[in-house]
Amino acid sequence: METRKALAKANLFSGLTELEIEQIEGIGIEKSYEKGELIFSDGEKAAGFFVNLSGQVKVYKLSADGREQILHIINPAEAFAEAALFTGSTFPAFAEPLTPSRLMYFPKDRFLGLIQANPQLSLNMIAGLSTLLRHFVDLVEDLSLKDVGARLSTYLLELASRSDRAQGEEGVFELEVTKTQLASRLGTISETLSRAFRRLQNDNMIRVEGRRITILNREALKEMASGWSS
Amino acid sequence: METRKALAKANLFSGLTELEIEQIEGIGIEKSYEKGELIFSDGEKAAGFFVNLSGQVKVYKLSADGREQILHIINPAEAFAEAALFTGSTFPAFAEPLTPSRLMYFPKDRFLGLIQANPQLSLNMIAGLSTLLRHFVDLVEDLSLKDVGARLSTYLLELASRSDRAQGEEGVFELEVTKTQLASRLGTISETLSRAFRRLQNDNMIRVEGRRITILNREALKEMASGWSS
DNA sequence: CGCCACATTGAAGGCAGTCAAAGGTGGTGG
DNA sequence: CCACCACCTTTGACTGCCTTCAATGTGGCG
Repeated sequence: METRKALAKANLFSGLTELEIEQIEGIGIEKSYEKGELIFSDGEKAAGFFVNLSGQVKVYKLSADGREQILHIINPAEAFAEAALFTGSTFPAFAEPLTPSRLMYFPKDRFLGLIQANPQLSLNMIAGLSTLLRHFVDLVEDLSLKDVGARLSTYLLELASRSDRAQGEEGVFELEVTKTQLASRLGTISETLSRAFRRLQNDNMIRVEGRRITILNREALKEMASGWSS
Repeated sequence: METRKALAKANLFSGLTELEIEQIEGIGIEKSYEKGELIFSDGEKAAGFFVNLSGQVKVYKLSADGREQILHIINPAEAFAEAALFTGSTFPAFAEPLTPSRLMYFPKDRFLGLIQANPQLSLNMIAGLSTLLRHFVDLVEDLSLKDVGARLSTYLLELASRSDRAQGEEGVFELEVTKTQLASRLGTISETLSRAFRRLQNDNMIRVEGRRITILNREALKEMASGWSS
């Protein structure tokens, strides 16, 4: 079945046998969400976590006056809100699909049973949380210690290296979200991001054609990313 | 022995038997650090992690031009750099004692053996990482969505509730670090923090006497913390 | 007593957010 | 097929919070 295959791709379940994955699928509940529908809210009681089967989900915080900070963009085969299993019992943020999405929901107590019975699953969990932690350290560094130009450069280089690894032309890739969403991910707003793109383009570091980005001068971009200005 | 008692207090080792803790102690190496000595550096090869036995340690990032963002202040019985066991193999930040400190160092490979053999230790690890994750989500929210006044208010309320739980007069407590370090923890600099303290004091929300803080108007402080200004 | 790190205050400048408006783009339904 | 509409993007002018720079104040400790 298709759901099984999607689950098997998740890092969280890597190294598990067919049988174990079948078990895991057994306790999950598949749900579909439309774009803009709310999956969960900041502070809401959390009784489980999710694995993304298809589509794209944003996890974000809101400020008092409505500005949004995206914490994480969840692609297929990735889990989210795993940490809610263990800390308090509320979600720490909002989650909402950016595209129509199919998710698998795992109720807390039934999943905890599986973890206890399955050491490999524990280790995967630890590895996943560690990776996430590293992601947040990077995010804190960006927000606190770099200006918008440096954050954007960092992000573009990261995306470029991921896309180079996958396939395709060196240094040409597509943004995975709209620029407005990207602004929110980088801790700024679309107007400011737009100006940052323009500056990088004027300095011949990149070419921007809609969502398609071409890196023209990787060295200069790296310098910019490391937080150098003047 | 005293080291054993300090280890036993760590959440990471809670629920373990005397024997297991003895085992764990067996693979650890005790080290002492002076104030200002570097424990590890951002990007340095990581072959293990630490538990703080006594003293106070800061974990921080540096910007290109030398500004510092404290990620975490480590108090006794807390572990740090645990995540380095599982992601890549470099430390993601700097660590340095704020006071003379005694640490226990656990080499990676030997500790991984223990985790695999001990399910309770895995679960503790997961719980610890989850808590840390929540901490970073809060930090991101602060840095991105709140101004300095709100961040300071949030921090003071958190500290007050921790100290209330411990003992002593309601709403009276001491800062655990210097104001300069606190500024770095809050993603700002001492001058700006000083002005924020002054504003809160002028508005009769708190009284500041050196490191001693008294909360005078908890409701107003909560309002401020939630990110309301004007 | 005097040093040194920490803390406070003032003045000035800059990065980024806000407000406003216009142009672009994709998708949906007629 | 096209026209409309919602949403995204860009540009300009302005404002404000926070950093920078500079100087003075203060407390602990050798």
